Amino acid sequence: MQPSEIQAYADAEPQSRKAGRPRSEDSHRAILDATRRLLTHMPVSKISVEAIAKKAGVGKTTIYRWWPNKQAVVMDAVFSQPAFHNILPASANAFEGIQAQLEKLFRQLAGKNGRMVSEIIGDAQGDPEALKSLIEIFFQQRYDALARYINEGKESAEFAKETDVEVAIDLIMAPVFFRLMTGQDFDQTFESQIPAMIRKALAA
Amino acid sequence: MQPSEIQAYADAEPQSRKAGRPRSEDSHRAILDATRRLLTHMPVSKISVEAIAKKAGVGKTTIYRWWPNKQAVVMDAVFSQPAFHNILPASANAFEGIQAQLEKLFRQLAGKNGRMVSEIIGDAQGDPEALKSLIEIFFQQRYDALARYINEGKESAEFAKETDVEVAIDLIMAPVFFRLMTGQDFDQTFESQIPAMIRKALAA
Amino acid sequence: MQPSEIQAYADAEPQSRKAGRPRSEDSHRAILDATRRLLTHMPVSKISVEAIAKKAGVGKTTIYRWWPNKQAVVMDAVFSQPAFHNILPASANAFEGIQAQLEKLFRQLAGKNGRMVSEIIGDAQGDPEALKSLIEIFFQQRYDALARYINEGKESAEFAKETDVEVAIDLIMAPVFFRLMTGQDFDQTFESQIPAMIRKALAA
Amino acid sequence: MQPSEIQAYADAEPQSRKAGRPRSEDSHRAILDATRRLLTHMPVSKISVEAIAKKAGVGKTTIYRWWPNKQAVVMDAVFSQPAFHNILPASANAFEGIQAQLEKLFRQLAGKNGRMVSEIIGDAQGDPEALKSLIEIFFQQRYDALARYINEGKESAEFAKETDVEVAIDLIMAPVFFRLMTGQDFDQTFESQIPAMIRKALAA
DNA sequence: AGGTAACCGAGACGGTACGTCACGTCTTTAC
DNA sequence: GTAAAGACGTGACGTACCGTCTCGGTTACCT
Repeated sequence: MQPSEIQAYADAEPQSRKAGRPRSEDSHRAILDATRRLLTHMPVSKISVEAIAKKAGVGKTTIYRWWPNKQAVVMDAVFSQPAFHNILPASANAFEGIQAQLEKLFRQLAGKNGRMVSEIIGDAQGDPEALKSLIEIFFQQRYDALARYINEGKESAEFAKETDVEVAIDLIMAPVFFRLMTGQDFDQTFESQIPAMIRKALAA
Repeated sequence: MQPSEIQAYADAEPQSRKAGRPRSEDSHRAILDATRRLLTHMPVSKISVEAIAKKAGVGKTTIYRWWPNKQAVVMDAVFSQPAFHNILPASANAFEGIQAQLEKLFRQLAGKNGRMVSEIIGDAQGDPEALKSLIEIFFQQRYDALARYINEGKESAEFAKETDVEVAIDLIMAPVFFRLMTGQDFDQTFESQIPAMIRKALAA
Repeated sequence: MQPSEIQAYADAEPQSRKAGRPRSEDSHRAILDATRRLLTHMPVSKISVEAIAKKAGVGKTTIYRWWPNKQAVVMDAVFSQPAFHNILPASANAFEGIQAQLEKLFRQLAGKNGRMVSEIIGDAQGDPEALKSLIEIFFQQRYDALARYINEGKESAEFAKETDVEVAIDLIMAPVFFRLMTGQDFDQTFESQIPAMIRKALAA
Repeated sequence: MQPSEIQAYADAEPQSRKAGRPRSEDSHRAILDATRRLLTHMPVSKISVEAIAKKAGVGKTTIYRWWPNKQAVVMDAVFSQPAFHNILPASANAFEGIQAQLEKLFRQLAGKNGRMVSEIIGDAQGDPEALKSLIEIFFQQRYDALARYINEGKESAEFAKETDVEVAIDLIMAPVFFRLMTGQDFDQTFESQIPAMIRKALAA
């Protein structure tokens, strides 16, 4: 599933148009663009729906018509960017796949994007609904990719048979986000040692 | 540094009392108690300083006199609880120490306390000041304990020599908080496999 | 002029029909009916064009195509009711005519209808356009009837010669609407004393 | 009762001040001033609480703290003006008193003030609460003055004994407000004939 | 019989204002 | 000199309607 698919919008079936004025593609785009532009200047917490509406030249109602709240707009704005698509290269073995996923994350979460994501995750704490949709939009595809590699590795005896897939996923993903949320940047040491440690941790 | 030290309050020296009405020890306690009681019923984001003041029977000014904002009160209320002290048992070797730290975390972060902590961490994203003080109050002592064990393990050749201490700390701590922040509870599998994986990851 | 004439609709000349779909008589009726039904449950100020459209099963556009705004719809809905036609019985002398007009008003403005009218008049304050059309639709015919009686009375020496017609009209109509707009209901005393007082006021 | 007395504010007893920051006399005045200034440029319906707050340099909350809604602010702003105090000169007989009251009204309601009052009365239709307080603030003192004159006139046989006081009050006040609310200005004819007609209407 | 113009419902759009809430500050009286 | 009480300016919230607009579709006249 790609980020953009969270929009019911994208699901519209071309042959059976509903009555009424169709949703404005321009406004939709303007809202997400404005949100992204605001996000580069200020933290999520400083952004208001009002500011987005004003910057996008759009009525506040139009935003609330399509997203339940600010968090949802921000998630959509951030994760619908092509840079956040999770297309991974083919990999020779299970560990290589995991490593590819990690490197993808390192690149996706470096710099401002990382800060945005950590704020989005932070915002979703204390709101189960937001957390659920965050997982659907962002985490699930990464979970799925990793689950495939881990199962592959278990079958090929590259990884230990008793490894629990979900626990392994946590072990792999966690350090990346923990760094982010404790305010540390990625560095060369981190990016090289974490995959190595994970390889050892999972090894048969 | 112990949690209670974040309170400027605690620094008052008893011998040099100024003239006038003394600070109210009662109010101080009432504020933290009220905050804790509110936290069991609702997420951090739904709590207001006004609500704390009302529940504590205290003026809002009194809160702002001693804490800079809501986040600080909440951190103080949560982390000053005895259950959050990080006193670890003596351990025979490095890995046992790490395991003790992990088990301490599992116990401290199970149930409502875990949810509170994840919300506090979430709230601190997007506010570098808050994040900094969160690390000082909560994370630093755990980092320090782990750093000791890791260095110990490196010296005794229990762990690989090339292991970077900071990376290792991230690897150890991260899965616990990642589970928390993605809305998953700890379970038996997680609590047993994570330490095992970490042992393998760090092994010489 | 009859109330229904406020409708541009009524002005359509049958011989010069334009091409295209004709106005839907059903929609027209449904809009006025829905408005009247809403008016019995809530004050004019609480009614929205959207609510009328929904209740009438009609698009908002259809309402705006035929009436410039909510006030106009409401006026039309209220004053196009047969109960608001101002057909007066023949009268032996001028005062009897005035009395007939007053009694007609007492009956037309008792109960809910009175409340609706007072709200319509209230709404028209601060909007000269609305006030003008209110006078055309509702007041003018009553003014005209009274003017006839007053002139008749002046000619027959029933009324004082120096009486200004417009002032006399105000004197006659005003108490009825003043009661309405100060929230007092009509009662027996009012309905009997007002005509008597007016007779004395106008007497030669 | 004077208009300004509608303010609970004015009722404060000087000797027993409540705890807490006292109401800001400056803000209070600024709000009413701003409202009056806005009223000279636009109808009541075009004024928003937001505009008043902005013009007064005051938070919207401060307005809502002391007045329940825009109508109440406007009433207070208009009727607390000295020009609306209803102090009448001593009068030799009952009719002279009534005439004095009428002339006071002619002067108070000429020009912009009249338009404001008609809008206020209009706005109060459809909101019984507003209507009630409008009567208390504005109409009641005029009712009371007239009631005194009418009773005086009945006792001195200047007026007919069977005259109902409330009906007489309506007869006297109504034409003034009816003119206002039907968009007609006062003129010389009106101002001279109405008192004369009322004298005849009430005469013994 | 077909074209076409005006109508219709549905409903999205850019706006304005609402009344509420919480923030963090300020200004009193009471102790 | 600190406390409580509580008013203050600020600014965002999410909602309700406004009056306009754009769709797909309908209807009845006028060739």
